[in-house]
Amino acid sequence: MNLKELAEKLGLSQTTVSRALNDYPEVNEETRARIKKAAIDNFYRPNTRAKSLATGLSMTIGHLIPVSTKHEIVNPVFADFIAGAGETYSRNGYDMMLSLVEDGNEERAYRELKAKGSVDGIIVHSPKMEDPRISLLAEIGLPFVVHGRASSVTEDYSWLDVNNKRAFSRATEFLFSLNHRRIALVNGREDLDFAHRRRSGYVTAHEAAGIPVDPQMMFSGEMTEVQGYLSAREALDHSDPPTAFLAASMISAIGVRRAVHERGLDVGKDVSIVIFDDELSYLKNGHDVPIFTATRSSVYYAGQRSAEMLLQLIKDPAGGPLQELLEVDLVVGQSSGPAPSKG
Amino acid sequence: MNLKELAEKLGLSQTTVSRALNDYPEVNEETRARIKKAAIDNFYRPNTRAKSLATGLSMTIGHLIPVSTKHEIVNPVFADFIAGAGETYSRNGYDMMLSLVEDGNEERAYRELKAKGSVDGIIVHSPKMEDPRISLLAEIGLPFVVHGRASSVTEDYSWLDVNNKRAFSRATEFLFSLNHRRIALVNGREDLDFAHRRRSGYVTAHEAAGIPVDPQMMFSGEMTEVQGYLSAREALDHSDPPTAFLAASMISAIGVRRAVHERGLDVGKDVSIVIFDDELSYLKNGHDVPIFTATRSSVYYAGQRSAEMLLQLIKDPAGGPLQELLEVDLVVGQSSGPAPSKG
DNA sequence: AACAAAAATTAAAGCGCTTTGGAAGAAAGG
DNA sequence: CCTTTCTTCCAAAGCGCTTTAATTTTTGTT
Repeated sequence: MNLKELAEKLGLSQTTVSRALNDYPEVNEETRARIKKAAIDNFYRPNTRAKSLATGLSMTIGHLIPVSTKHEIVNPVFADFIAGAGETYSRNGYDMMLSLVEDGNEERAYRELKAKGSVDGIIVHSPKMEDPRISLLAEIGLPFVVHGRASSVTEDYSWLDVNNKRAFSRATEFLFSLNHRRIALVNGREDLDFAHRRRSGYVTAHEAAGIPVDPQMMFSGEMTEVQGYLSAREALDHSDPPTAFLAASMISAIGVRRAVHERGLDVGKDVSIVIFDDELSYLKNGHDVPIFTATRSSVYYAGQRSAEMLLQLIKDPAGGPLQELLEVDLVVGQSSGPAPSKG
Repeated sequence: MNLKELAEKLGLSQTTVSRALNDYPEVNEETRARIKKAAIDNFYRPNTRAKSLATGLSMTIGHLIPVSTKHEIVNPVFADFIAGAGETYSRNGYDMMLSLVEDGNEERAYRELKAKGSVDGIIVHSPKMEDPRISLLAEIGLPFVVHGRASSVTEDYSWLDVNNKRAFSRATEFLFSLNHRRIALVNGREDLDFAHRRRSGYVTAHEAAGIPVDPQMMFSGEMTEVQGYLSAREALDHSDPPTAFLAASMISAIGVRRAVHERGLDVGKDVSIVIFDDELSYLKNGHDVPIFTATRSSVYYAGQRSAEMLLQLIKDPAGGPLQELLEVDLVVGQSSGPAPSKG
């Protein structure tokens, strides 16, 4: 059933029917009611493509998720982030388009999206320290919100980020307060901005406490279980092994824990672990007592808020840039305890 | 730059330009070359909405992922599945649309998708035992491929599935061969078809071996770390605890392992764990030696193949239904060993 | 009752593309 | 030289909607 058929059925013009359904004022309330009823009865849904062509709005948000052939890793936080964003979109009548963009192909992909008119806005994932996408999108003129920030970009743009630096400085300070002096950092890829900020939080806390940082205790890489495991193993093999680990994600920490157990050590007693917890739905940090002591921030919520910001920005482009910094909670769980006294 | 502008620039009609770019034969090769060059130079990309309206094809595949307000869990395999599918789509010029559909809202969502003309085909995720979506989609007339199967549906439809039953019967038999007689099953939600089949593999193997199944050793639920942990704890608390666990996913197994460690038991020695491994990119089952003994099947590959099947089906609807059953590998890792002799 | 103003409706153009049905020109055939 | 057949191009219609501008109907005023 399309507009034409519906209009004929009602003995009205397409114009009136269209206006009635889109809540334009210049239509008799009685006719509007009649039209709306008929639309429901006939399960009429305007063709999105036609509507989009007529209005110039695609009512679609694009999520371009970077995949590098080198790593071929799908960041597990996407699932929850997208669930949050998707919830917001469907509440507002927007669709969500997902594209996988290979490293190096980004500029073309973004320009194409604009040229093809397939989206009204974009969420930028996984910004790097110097991310060319930001000035590119500004130039292209497509509304966007960055999930995270790009330290080296000086322009003003819209973003939503977690206070990664503070999260890691707090976590580090917390471990200091438990008398840990040698803390290994199992970080994400440090070309990514969030990991860089976390490291800087870790370093800053050390400096403030007058404790030197040891490059050999700092690891970075794709946040997988295996990376966590290998990093922890290397750290524990050191002649002066750490008494605590700071892990960038639940998943890394699971790898760290595996390495710790392998050594016959106890988590929370011999070795403390503090993590950054994205509150992934399938990887909740325990049910009553947190498994891991953690700085915590919901990536689902971040998805929701980013989406809301983007829709706002599309509605009122002059109202931007919008920026939001989420603070983290520090929750104490079973994985941390006082540093073992030197034996 | 749109078609009209490009045509004017070239001093040709829109018709000719359109035909040249779409490789229709009735255009002089010289002009075609000239047109194609101009298209590239001007970064011309046809507006998808307009194209879609004109052709009646949306060149978009819909992924409707079910979310229940009860669970609010985003299945982590989606990320890898979608990465696989997305790769296929972009190689074939298709877009991917993601929608989150709330439980109970499914019929409306699917009908809407058809009515709005937003997709050419659909991938059905997480089929239940009796899934109304299948006959619904058949009725609606939208090409679709089910990732998994729905046992109670008698009609013929296109699907791609892993041989879940055989995977779990093999895993069970493997544990039997190591002399385990009491094996706890930590399964997914058994209203979902895959979990039901896995259970049936587990049960069948027991029957074939003449070993009774104990309902108290069978757990099911959302495949989270916490569910794995709680199930394992309950199993271990039993007066006659299991010597082995069969876990439905890496993540459940991580929870199981946590419970086992908590008891001071050793995985692979005191307690064996065998898992179903979807080969998630961020949760690889170890780097050299597998962490867990596992039946293994790549969900990324499943995404790729499902997408290929769907595109094939869209191209040639009469060629269906297409069906593909993926077999699993059984890889032996560090988490399994002979059952401890009764002490 | 006559006329202006307001309210309700509609015809038609346009969004950017594809495609049908010609038309013009070149090549081929008689 | 004229007709026929390709080859190459184009004008215009159409996809399903919105929206401008115009028209008809209703209401209000004197």
